[in-house]
Order: sequence, then C-alpha cells, then structure tokens
Amino acid sequence: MRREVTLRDVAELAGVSSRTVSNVVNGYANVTERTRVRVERAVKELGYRPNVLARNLAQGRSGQIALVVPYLDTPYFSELLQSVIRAAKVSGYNVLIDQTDGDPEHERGFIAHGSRRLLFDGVIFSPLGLDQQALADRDPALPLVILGERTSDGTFDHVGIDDVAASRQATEHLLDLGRNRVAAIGDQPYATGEAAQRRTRGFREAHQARGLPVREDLIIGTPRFNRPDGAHAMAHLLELEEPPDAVFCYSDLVALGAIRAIVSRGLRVPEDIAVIGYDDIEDGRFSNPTVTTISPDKEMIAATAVERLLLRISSATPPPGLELRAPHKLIVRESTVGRSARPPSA
Amino acid sequence: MRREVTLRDVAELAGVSSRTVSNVVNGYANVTERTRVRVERAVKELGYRPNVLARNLAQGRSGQIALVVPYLDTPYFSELLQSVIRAAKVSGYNVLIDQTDGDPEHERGFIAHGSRRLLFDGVIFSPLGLDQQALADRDPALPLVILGERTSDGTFDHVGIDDVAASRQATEHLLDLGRNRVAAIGDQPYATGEAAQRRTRGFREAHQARGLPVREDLIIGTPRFNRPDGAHAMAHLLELEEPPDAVFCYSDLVALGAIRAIVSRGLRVPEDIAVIGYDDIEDGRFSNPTVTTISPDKEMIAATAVERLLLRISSATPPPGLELRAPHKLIVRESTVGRSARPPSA
DNA sequence: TTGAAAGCGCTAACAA
DNA sequence: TTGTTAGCGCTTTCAA
Repeated sequence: MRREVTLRDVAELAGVSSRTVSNVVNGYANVTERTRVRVERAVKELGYRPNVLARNLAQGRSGQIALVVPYLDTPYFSELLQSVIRAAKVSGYNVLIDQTDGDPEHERGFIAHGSRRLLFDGVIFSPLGLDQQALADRDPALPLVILGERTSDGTFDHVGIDDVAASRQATEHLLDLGRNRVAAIGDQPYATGEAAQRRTRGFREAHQARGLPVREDLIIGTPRFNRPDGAHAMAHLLELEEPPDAVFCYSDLVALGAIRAIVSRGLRVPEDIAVIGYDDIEDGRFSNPTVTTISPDKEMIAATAVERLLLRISSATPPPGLELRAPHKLIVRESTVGRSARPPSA
Repeated sequence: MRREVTLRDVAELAGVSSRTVSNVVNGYANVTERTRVRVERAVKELGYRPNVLARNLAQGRSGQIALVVPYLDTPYFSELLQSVIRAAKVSGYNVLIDQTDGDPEHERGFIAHGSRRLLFDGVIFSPLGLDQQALADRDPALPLVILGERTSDGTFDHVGIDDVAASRQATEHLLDLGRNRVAAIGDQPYATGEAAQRRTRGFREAHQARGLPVREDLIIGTPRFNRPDGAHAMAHLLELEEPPDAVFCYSDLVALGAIRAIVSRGLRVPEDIAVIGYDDIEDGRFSNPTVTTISPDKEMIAATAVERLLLRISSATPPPGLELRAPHKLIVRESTVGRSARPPSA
C-alpha cells in the first residue's frame, strides 16, 4: 500500500502550515480567500483525504453512535434502524449496530464501561432484559437514549409512545366491536417485562372503564413477541372450552402468528375471532387479512432519539433526562372489521 | 471528564515499560509469568481500558467492516444482516451498516476512495444499480466482497446462489403442477437488473426444456422487489383477458403482495392461481397461505462473505477473486399445493 | 524478555 | 490570519 497523502504533504505543497490546511479542510476559522484557494488546489492535486482514524484520536470522539436492539430480524426494529441511520447521517454520524438477543448480560456490557466504549460517542438503546440496577451501574459518561417507555433517573432520555393509553385504545376497539371474550397475548409478568406489563395494564383499564371483568385465563404470556410465539399462544387459546372472540396481541408479529393459527384451524378472522396487533409493520399492511394495529410514529421516535443523543454528546454539562412521548394512532384494518376496511392501494 | 488511564500509567505502576504492558494486554510475545501478573494487577488496580481510537490509528485499521445494502427494511437483508453481524463478531469485528436506497450514485460513493474509507477495513456489498464501470473505478485497495451473482474481475469475491438454476427449479415446480399459463413478476430489463435477468433466464429455460412457449405478456417488470410492486403487477395480470394460473415472483415480498392482490379480488391461492416466491423470509412461513419459495442458505452466505473479506483484509498480497456459490433449496408450502402442505409448527 | 523512542496523522493551545 | 508544536494513546522497530 503506497504511503497516504498527509496534511503535511498538502501544507508543504501549498507553502502553508498544517494548521492552516486543517482549518481549510474543516471549514474552520478565518482563512484568507487566497490561502484557501491555494490549499484547496494542493488538496486536489495530491488527492488528499483526511484520515478519520487520526482525527478521531485527536478529537477523542469517533463520530459514530451505536444502536443496540434485541433482534434485528424483527421488522419493527429494522424499520426503526432505517430511520435512525437516516437521521444520524444528516449530522454526519455513522451508526454501528448491535443486537443483544435480549440477553441481559449482553445488554449490560453495552452500556458498562467496556473497551469498546470509545467506538461510539453515544448509544440509542432498546433494552429487553435490562433492569434498573444495570442502568444505574452503567458508565455515567456514556450519552444514552433509551427507546420505549421507562422511568428515567434523570441521567438519560427515553423516547417512546404511551403504551398504556395505546393498549387501552386497542382493547377498547375490540370491545366496541361487541366482543366480550377478549384475550391478550404477550404478557411478561417478570422484572424485565415492563413494556409488556404496561400493555397488560392498558388492557385491564379498558375493561375496568366499562365495568367489564377481565378473564384472567385469557391473558397469555409469551417469551418473545414473534410469530411462532403468537401462533403457539393462540393454539393454546383455541383449545380452551370457551375460546376468545377477540385477541389483543402485543406486536404485529404475534398477531400474524395468531392469525395463522386461527386460519389453519379453519376459523375466520375477524368473523370468528378479531385480532389486533401493535407496531404497524409493513407485513400487516399486506397480510391476509390485513392487520388492525397501533401505529407508533417511528420516524419521529428515531429523529427524536438521535437529536437528543447528539445534544447529549455535544453538551459540556449533561442536559436533564427527558421522558419524551411520540404520538401513536389506531389503524383499523381487516383483522377486526373484515373486508369493509379499505383495502390497500393494490 | 476525568483523564483516562493510559498505557503509560499502567507501565509506571507496574514498573515496566509501556511496550511490555502493550504485550500483556494484547497477549503478544513472550512475557515472563512474573511480569505478566504484575502488569495485570496494575491494569486491574487502575481500571485501565485500552483506547480503541489510539489503537486504530497506530495500526492503521479500524476493526470494522461495512455492510452496504439497498434497503434495510427488507426482511431478506435484515435476516442477512443479523448473520453477518454474528459472523463478524466472532473475529472481533464490528459492523457498520449503510443503506443506499439502490441509488447508483450512493453505491458508487461507497466503494470509491472517499474520506470515510478508513472507517472500515473492508466492505460487504449488495449492489442494486452498480454497473461494471463503477466497480472498475473503485478504490483498488478496499477489500471487497459482493453479494449476489456477478462476474468478478478477479479483484473481489462474490458469493450468492445459482440464480438461474434456482429460478428454473421454481418455474418447473409450477409446470409440474400442471399449470400452463405461468407468469413471472420482477423482471428488470435494464443494465443494472442483472439479478432479475438471471431469474428471467431460469424462467425461460424451464419452459424451453419442456418445449413450452413463454408467454411474453406474462413477464412483468417491477422497479423494486417489494409488496406494493408485487400487488401492483399482479393487479395488472388479473386484468388480462386470459390471466395466469401460476406466478413466479422474484422475491417473497413480491409474492406476498401478489397473493394479497389475488385474494382481495376474491380468487384463491393456489386453487385459482399458484404463487411461488424467492428468499424464504420468515413472513412467508406464517402468511396465509404460506409461501412456497426458493430458500438460499443465508447463514452460509453471510459466513462465507465475512470469512473471505477478513482473509482479504489480512492478506499482504490480495487473494484471487473467487465466485462462491451457496446452496439453495425449493421449499414447498401452501401457495402452490394448498393445505396438503404440512402446516408450520403451530 | 524488556526498554527507549519514533511514529500513526490530525487537532488545537499558544504564540506571533 | 497563520505558524509552531505538543499532544491524542497506542504499536512497533531497534537495541540491549
């Protein structure tokens, strides 16, 4: 590999100091038009490219942020990832991806003071199995934004939608349809299942608000929010003596799995069982039937997360930890109201 | 931010030179048991963490590889991404993601000698609109592995499945079913549509091998391989005087879109129209009906790509450019044979 | 086996 | 406005 052209080479050719070249390259300070032109010519002539690695070391920053999610093959996260990359790029940041498989140990390592620490200037984190303790133990110098609702201790921001309200709205939609044996798939009644628990709370609130009893046996837990778990849970529900006539699924994937289980037994959605999901992934817009869902504003979530993170990175004194709430809406499709729902474009 | 503990601090405390500390930290060379223990104790006592940025500069490498794909919200790519990250991590590499939106200009920039060049030691690239010219103009020093079939000029590797054979196999499956008006959705008869064209070639070969005519009006082009395009193309086919009785879709997403279009018009899959896809994404295993597809061995594609790239990175003299072919198989599901196909686990 | 010291290429404090 | 120069923290050649 031939030696790279350095700042000094440029400086020499242009007859200025490397300091000046640096200024020109970075658009800093006041540089005479004359010198600037001269430097720029030298840059072009030599084909000079700044060495990012050297700049990183000198500045003590990497120009990268990390996005840490539990699973990457989950459409919700890949859609989000896309928006995050787009938002970061606008500010010249690169995005480093990692997936934790929801492993708490792995998640912990990511925000602890590890050797990879300097690879990124901050982290946008969507934790699954991370408890408050791990959060408290984290590297306090690492700028952090957490996705999903979570009580902030004031040292990081979090951004997400109002899960309880959204879940309540979803459940109410099913009740409005006149269904009276509404099930819920996705509860996670253990320490790290906060997000799931908020959805269950919304589910209960919807019932309570109407003076309806919650059928506890219709609340089914799942380890993950994916299709197989949804199908499995639904299969269980269908074997009950009195199966549900509607199901609130804690993700669209769970809903798609559930629908699959229902249909493969010869039952119909929504005639026999209405199904509603959560996340509004593209799959649900083209599935058969299309899936009614809670749609979080992903673009805004991503943009807000990146914006807050970059602010946190560039601030000398850390800004207060905010709890930011993105909007969501209910999108009614076939899985709850049948063909009367407007079909998609095609 | 308090000053970081450096190598020198450790050396001082341990009473050795920084060279020795470096050796210990990296597990290099021969170090006396005694010195090693002493250094390790000092490391622990001071809570020393190597500074990746400094190491990068000193070594002239970043320990990162880039994965460049056209779209990230496409399940095929997110599934692949997952495997690539996993494979890279084994060798201590991080993965930087970028999406090009299929924009040739953007794609070009990625392999040209840009200023971001040093951010990654090599690139795994899944181009969409990249022509041979752009490939030839690229930074010759950048280790490169291309995904998908493509003629290598010997300076990079590519890894993919045998598209022609796979497409032929898919088409034959439809013909075996006794269908005789088989359509194809996804052709891209322009310069950058190589992958699509290979699928069309397989489609033709299957017909030719049986002495059947290809109905040219049943070959439909689509700008992208996604659901909306699939639905749109299918809508067009359904309006023909003599619509097809089977469709070979160039991706599972296209197939899902097509199925959606068929079903929403009250027709049945596969009774009225059989549909086969390509990619074997999870969606197709839980859709209704489930989607018959060509399944490339993604895990192997990812592992092979990473392996070749790392080899290329670490080689003093560049290894020859290989054309590597991963295995694929036909997976028969409901969209071609109906419920007789074994339903998925649930 | 270990030490001394010269880079890696850039940034930025200080000086002019 | 521009030059000088001392780092950034590590790796690694050369010497001992």
